Amino acid sequence: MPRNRQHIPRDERASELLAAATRVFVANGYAATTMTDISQAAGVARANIYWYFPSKDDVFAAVMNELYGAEIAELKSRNADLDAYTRLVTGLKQLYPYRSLHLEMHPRIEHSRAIHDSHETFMSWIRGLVHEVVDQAGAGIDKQMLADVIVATFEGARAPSETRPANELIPFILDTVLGGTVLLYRREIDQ
Amino acid sequence: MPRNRQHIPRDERASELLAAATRVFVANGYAATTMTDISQAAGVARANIYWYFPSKDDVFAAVMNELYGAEIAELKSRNADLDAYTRLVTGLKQLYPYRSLHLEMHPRIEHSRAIHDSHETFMSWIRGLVHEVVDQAGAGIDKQMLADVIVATFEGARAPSETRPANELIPFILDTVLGGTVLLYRREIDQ
DNA sequence: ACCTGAACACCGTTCAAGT
DNA sequence: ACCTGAACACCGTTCAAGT
Repeated sequence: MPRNRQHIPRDERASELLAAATRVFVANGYAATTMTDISQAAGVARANIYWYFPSKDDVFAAVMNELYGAEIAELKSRNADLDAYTRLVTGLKQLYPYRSLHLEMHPRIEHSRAIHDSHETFMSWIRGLVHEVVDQAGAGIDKQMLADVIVATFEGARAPSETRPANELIPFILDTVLGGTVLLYRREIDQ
Repeated sequence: MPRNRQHIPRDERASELLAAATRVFVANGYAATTMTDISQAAGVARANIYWYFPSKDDVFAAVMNELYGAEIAELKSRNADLDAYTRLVTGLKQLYPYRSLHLEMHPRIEHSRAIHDSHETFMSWIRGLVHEVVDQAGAGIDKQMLADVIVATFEGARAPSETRPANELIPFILDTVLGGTVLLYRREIDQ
């Protein structure tokens, strides 16, 4: 076993580390996993991670970018023809497995620009979908306020009060507030 | 200066520690304050805190119990004659200064029974108020679902997506969903 | 350029030793 | 019973030394 592996291109090695980190973070969460855990899962020395990532927060941000990026790309291609309401609720359902990792980003956002940016990228995707849906609202309602309510509901669902998941709470809000406009699509999602 | 102070009753000494911890937590948040910070603010050795509290989490829980307990007691006595809607919104406004400390409880809940209990006590107070308000809803709406939406909105407001505070989001939900039933009270709160 | 073991800094917690 | 300084365990990060 060679002491270094410089024949492996940098990007590939970084991807191996990322894959290992993803496994460990998904299994145990952010706070509970140590740099030692990640390095062992990747089969390298703990210090070696710092040649590829500046900090544990940056590893976390890269993991979340990959997880969210893959899901969002898939949702975009697979559902491009569907209406905004269906795309939003399908997305919420699809992303539910990463719920607790998402919540663990919150306390890190103010300490890490990478995590701030990763969170913001994801939230602006959600916000975009929400605005698409909310724009169908009637003249009487404050669309920006409704969008804020939905974003807050998303951030707060299961965090950690034992409410229902976001993909149940948010359709309720939309159905109640927007009324019949949106109810047409319910059948496709509830299967 | 005596090396010990056993002439001071235990409860009083614990209160001094709690007061010092409260100051530091309110000023800098939970994660950013160390046991050293607390001990220095109280003028004792770091290790001494452990004679009164089992852990940092327990100090935090005690601080939150005091903060919330005082606010809730005051709200109950001062607003006993008002309707539930007004009491809820007044409470949300009053508790806003402790927003970030509340959010810092979330990641600790699963690791500390004391924090879990403190959070739960507070949330069930909110939940009670929410149910009082929601019970005015018409026959057509799922009251339990609406209550869950409001609780999720509370937990997610400003956490950390730049939505409006809970005391703006939640009245919007209630006004929109419950309609005129509740609108009567708006003037008293918006002063 | 890449990788490592050892050391460093920090922090929550424990403990033997004081009064 | 109460209080302390020192030590311990753990973890993220740095660094000098290897290939």
